[in-house]
Amino acid sequence: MTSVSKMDVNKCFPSSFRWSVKDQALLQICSFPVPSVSSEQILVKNECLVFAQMPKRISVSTHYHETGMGEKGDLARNVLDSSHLISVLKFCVAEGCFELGRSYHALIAKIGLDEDGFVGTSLIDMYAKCGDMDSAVALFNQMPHLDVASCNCLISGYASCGLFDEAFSFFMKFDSFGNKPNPYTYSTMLAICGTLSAIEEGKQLHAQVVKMQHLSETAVSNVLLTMYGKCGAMEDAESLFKRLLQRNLISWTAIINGLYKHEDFEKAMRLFCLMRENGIEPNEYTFTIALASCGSVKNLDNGRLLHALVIKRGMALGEFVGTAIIDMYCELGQMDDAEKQFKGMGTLASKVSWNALTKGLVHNEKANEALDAFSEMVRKDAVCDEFTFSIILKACASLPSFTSSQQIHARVVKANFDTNMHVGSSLIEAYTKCGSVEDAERVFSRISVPDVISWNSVIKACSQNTNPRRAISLFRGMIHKGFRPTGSTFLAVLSACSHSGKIQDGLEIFQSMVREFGILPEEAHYSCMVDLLGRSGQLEKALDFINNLPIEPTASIWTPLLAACRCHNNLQMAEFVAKHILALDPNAAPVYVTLSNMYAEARQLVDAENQRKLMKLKEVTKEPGCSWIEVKNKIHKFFSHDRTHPESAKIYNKLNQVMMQIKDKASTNANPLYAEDDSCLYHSEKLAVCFGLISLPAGKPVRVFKNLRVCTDCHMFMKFASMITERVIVLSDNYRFHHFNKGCCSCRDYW
DNA sequence: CTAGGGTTAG
Repeated sequence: MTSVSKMDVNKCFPSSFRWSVKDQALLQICSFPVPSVSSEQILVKNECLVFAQMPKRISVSTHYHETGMGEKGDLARNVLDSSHLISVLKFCVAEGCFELGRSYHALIAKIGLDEDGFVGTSLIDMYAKCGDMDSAVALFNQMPHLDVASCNCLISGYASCGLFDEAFSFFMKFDSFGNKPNPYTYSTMLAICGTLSAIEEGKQLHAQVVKMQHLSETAVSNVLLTMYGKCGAMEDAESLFKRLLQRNLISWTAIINGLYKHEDFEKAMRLFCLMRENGIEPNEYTFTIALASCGSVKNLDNGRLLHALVIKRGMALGEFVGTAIIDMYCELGQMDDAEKQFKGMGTLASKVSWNALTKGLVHNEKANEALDAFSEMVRKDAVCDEFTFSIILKACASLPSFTSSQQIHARVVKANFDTNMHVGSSLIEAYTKCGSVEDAERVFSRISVPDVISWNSVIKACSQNTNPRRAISLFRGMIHKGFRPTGSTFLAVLSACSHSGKIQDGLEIFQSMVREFGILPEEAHYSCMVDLLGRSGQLEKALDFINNLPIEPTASIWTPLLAACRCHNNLQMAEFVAKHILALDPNAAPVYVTLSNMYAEARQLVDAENQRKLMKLKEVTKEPGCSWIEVKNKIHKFFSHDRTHPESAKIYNKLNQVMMQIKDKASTNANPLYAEDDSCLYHSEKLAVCFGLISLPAGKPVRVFKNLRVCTDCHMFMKFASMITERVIVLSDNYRFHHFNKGCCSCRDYW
């Protein structure tokens, strides 16, 4: 739509319609675009699809254009009648052509059709849907007759502008306009209850609906189903669904979607099948949910079946269904199929399709491929949105790659997404993994509207890296600003308290978690508290804490106490704790290592050796772990520096070589990670040697790791030239590196 | 004239 000068506008009108002085003023207010839109202009703006739907409406304006030279009466009667104007206004709403709508308003006012109830209602609807509630209300107040429809338009306008309180209060004074709510009113109000999860209000409206006998309106019962679904009241939704006399496709879709949203995927699938048995043919909407459910229940057979059905109906390349197929295959780990589908979609692939594929790659631990896909996306000039950046930053974090994070960050800033809380949190997460708290904090300060998760990310960043004290002060700042902390906030801040030796703060914060914020502590919180007490040497208190827990203590709650016993040289308690841990988790290899080391220090060499033997016995009889590829990937993750680093390829090749050697060596062993002839340290040491991190004297396993630090909290390797520490590193069965050195691990000590 | 269902992120 092009703006034209007043002269041009006047040319569009017959002489009798020339703008008066008053109109000229109106014209200025409206910053007038040309009121009659030619078909080409619409075509340019909205692509051919819209054009295909539009010929009748366009003919209104072109017709007006051509015949506009007639008499005023002709014009109003033949062309600019209310039904044509209403369809133009509808078009404006559908396409968001607010300016065009306003110009038509001027035209309508000019020919006096704004007195017409239907046209007036359409105008109110147009203003409301375009977000100009002031104008909508002004028009509403000017209307000579207020019917239900115009009231409904105002309510749905409030709703679409997010002004839900206004919608409710308007609904409450419905009577004062001499109108009774009709099915349309209830539909809109119930939809609002759905988005607000306002179940109580929803139920009251439900009662009214029944009383007014509007339940037989399928649209009303459908929105009731949706409302209950969104509020998580699936029992209500299902009982209503069962009682419905008429169910159409939308009713079925509403209930299936409700089940899907509440992760009852099996039931969602069952109802999908039932719907088809009832002779109702699913459409794209329904297929999208069904495909997603299939992905979530990890049912590949049904997934392929659905894929086939969708192909048969010619829907497989549609934007939503096509993307749902990509998503499903990603969820099922079938990345080849996902990529095949993506390629099949060709130019039909939207940015959401790109995002779905990238997300799949990241989740299937193919971070490098995800980065490649992102490069491809950029190369093809596909639009990157906040989702794209959020996803790709996760790839950067999982590598982790500092350089890539910085490069993506630059793009984020350029695209103005650095103020977005999702993107910001992902950036913080990535920088945290790369060990750069300064960057993380800087990113946080740029987020325009940080939410709890943004706060959690930045607190975690400080807590896990250099600055536990800062984490605590950020936590206090967050509370001060009125944010409601979550379970993970407390996890991060309690760990910070533990690392900075702030015992009292830790205890107080833990209490406030329950008392002030009503958050039920989970296993990890208890474990954190045991760590807090134990680290500071209050072993008895820690033991008391465990003994008085409201839940049965687990191995991971006992474990920090064992570390504390080692740290504070309490062999007696260590034995006691070890017994508990092994009773709960007989395969807890680190327990043997700790005990063995402690016995060795206490010069109880026979006991020390026994622990070693016990451990080996356990390890050898254990089931083989995951596949070699997985092991390789995990180890690579820990050792890799940066994929963009020139040394990267070299390191990777070398890693491959070593892994092949280890594999050969281990092929005779039950658990390939632990060689029989050597200590369990063998492989991790060998890898470290391989990267030049330590030198290994011949014939003797060495436990001196120079310049290599590993943090048990964030599982990151750090190299520090100046530091030499004696430590033992065990590659445990979950393939994380645990270290058991004298003096507890605390990142703070390393910097 | 006004109302009802769907995809991606931290």
